[in-house]
Amino acid sequence: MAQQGVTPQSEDFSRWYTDVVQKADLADYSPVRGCMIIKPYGYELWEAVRDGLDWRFKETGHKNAYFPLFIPESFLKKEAEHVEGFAPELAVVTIGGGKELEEPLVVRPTSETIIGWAFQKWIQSHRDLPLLINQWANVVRWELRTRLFLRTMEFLWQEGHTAHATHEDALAETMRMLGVYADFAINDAAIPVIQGRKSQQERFAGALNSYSIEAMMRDGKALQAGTSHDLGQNFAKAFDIQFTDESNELQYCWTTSWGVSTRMVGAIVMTHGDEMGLRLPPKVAPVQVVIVPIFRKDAEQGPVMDTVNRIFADLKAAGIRVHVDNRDTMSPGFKFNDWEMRGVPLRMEIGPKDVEKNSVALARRDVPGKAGKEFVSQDGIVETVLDRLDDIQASLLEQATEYRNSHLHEVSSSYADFIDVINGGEWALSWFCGGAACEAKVKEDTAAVSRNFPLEQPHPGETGKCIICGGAAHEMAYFAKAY
RNA sequence: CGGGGUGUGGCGCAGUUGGUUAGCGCGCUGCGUUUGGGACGCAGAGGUCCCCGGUUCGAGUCCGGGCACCCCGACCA
Repeated sequence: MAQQGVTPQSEDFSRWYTDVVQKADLADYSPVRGCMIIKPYGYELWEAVRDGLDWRFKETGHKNAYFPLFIPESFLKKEAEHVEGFAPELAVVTIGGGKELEEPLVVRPTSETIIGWAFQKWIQSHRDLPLLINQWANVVRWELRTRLFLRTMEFLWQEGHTAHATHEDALAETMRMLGVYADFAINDAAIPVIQGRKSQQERFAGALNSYSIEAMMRDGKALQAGTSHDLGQNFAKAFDIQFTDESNELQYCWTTSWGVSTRMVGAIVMTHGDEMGLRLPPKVAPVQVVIVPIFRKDAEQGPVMDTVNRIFADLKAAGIRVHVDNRDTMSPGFKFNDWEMRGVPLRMEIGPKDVEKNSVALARRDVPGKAGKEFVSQDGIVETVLDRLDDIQASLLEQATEYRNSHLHEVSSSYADFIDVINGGEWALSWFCGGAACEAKVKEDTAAVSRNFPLEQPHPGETGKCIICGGAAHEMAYFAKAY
C-alpha cells in the first residue's frame, strides 16, 4: 500500500520510529495490547538476522532444538534470583481443556529452567560435555509499556544454552558467543556495538555475570542488542545437572545462556534510519536492489522492459535480492520515495535513454539526493552492483561508527560534568566502582544506568577514582539513557 | 501502576450557541490520459460518530459511567 512520508527524525524521534515501522510495512499493532504483527517485509528482515546468526551458531558447534512453550510453575521457583527477576512479568495458564490445572503452567519468559531439566537427563559423563544447544522460539514477558520490536509482550528470539565441565570452558563459551553477536552486528547489521560486562545490578536474574553488546541509536540512547550470560553453577545446582569427571567424581556443570531477539530489528532501524525513513545494510536488506522501469508511451515499453528483464535475470542469477517495481498506477517519482522510505540500499532506474545509451541510473540510499545518483554502463552491471552494495554496507557502518564516536565522551573530571554529558543525551565513559549505591544515584539523577564495562578498556592496567563516589575503581564503564 | 491527551469511512482530520441528507484531504474501485523525483480527469464505493445509560421534540455535539489507544514518568531482551 502506498504511503506518504514519515515524521522527520529531527522533529520527533519516537514518532519517526513508529511511523517508519508501520509505513515501511515492518509491523502492525495487534488486537492484543502489547503484542505485534510482524508483516512480511519486517519478517524478511528478521529472517536475515536469524540466518546470519544461525550459520554462525552452527559454525561454532551448536545444534538447534526445540523445547516446550509451557513450563511447570515449580521449575521457575527452583533458582531463587531467577524467580524473583521474572515473577512480575509471567503469564500463567491455570485452566486447560476447561478444567483447572493441578499445577499452573508458565508461558516461558526464557527457557533456562526447562532446558536445565532436560540437560539433567542428558548429561552423565564429562564425555557428554560440552553440550551446545540453541533454540529459536517465542517468549512472553508481561510488559506494561511496549514499543514495536523494542519491547513487546511476546517476542521472537534465539536462546543458546550450553553446559560445560569447567568454569573456564563456560566463560570461554560466554565470551565466544558475545563475539559472535558482535561479529554479526558489525559485519552484517553494520551496527558498531560495544562488547562489555554488565554491572551486578544490571545482570540477568540467576547469572554470575552478564555480558552485552551495546549500540547507540540515532537519538543517542543505548540499546542492548544482545546478551550472553555466565550462569556459573546456579542452574546446574537448581536442576541437578551433574556429570562424572575423569576421576569418577560427581560434579555440577557450568552453564551459559545467550540471546538475541527481534529487538535487533529495532536496532537496525534506529541505527541507520534518516529523515526519509529506513536505510538497510545490504547484507540484511530484504530487497537489495529495486529496479524502476520508466517509459513514456507504449512504443517505449517493450524495449525498456526487455532491458529490465534481462538485467533482473542477471542480478538474480548472481544471488542479488532484486525486485522490479512494475506497479503501473504509480509514477516513478512516487516509487523513488516509496523505496527510499523502505530503506532499499540501491535503486536502478531504466528508461528509454538508458536503452539507447546502454546505461542505467543507480541511486544509493546512503547518499541522499543527486550526489548519490550515477549513470553506469549496462556492461558488467552485476559487478558494478555488487561493488556498490559492498560500498554501501561499509559506508553505513562508517557513518554509524562516526555518529557513535562523536556522541560518547570519556569523563573523569567531575560528577557534574558526567551528569552534563548524560543529560545532553550522550554517553559517558567513566571510572566506576560498580557499586549498587552509585548506580542508584546515577539513575536517580539522570534516569541513566551503566551499560557495561567495555572489554576493551581505554586505559588497561590503570585504576582510577569512581566518578560517583570517588572510591577505588579498576574499570571504566559506559553510562547512558537506554531503551 | 501514577500524570496528560485522544476516540468521527482504511489513514489524517473538520463538524459553530444541540437542529434535520455527517463533511474534507489522502487512500480505495472502474475507465481514459500520463510516467527520468511524491501525475491528472471523469465516474463510483465506503459510516453501529468507541461502548452503555441519561437529559431533550431532537445528541457526533450536553451529563454520568465504562472501555480502548497514544504521550510522559516508576520496572525490563
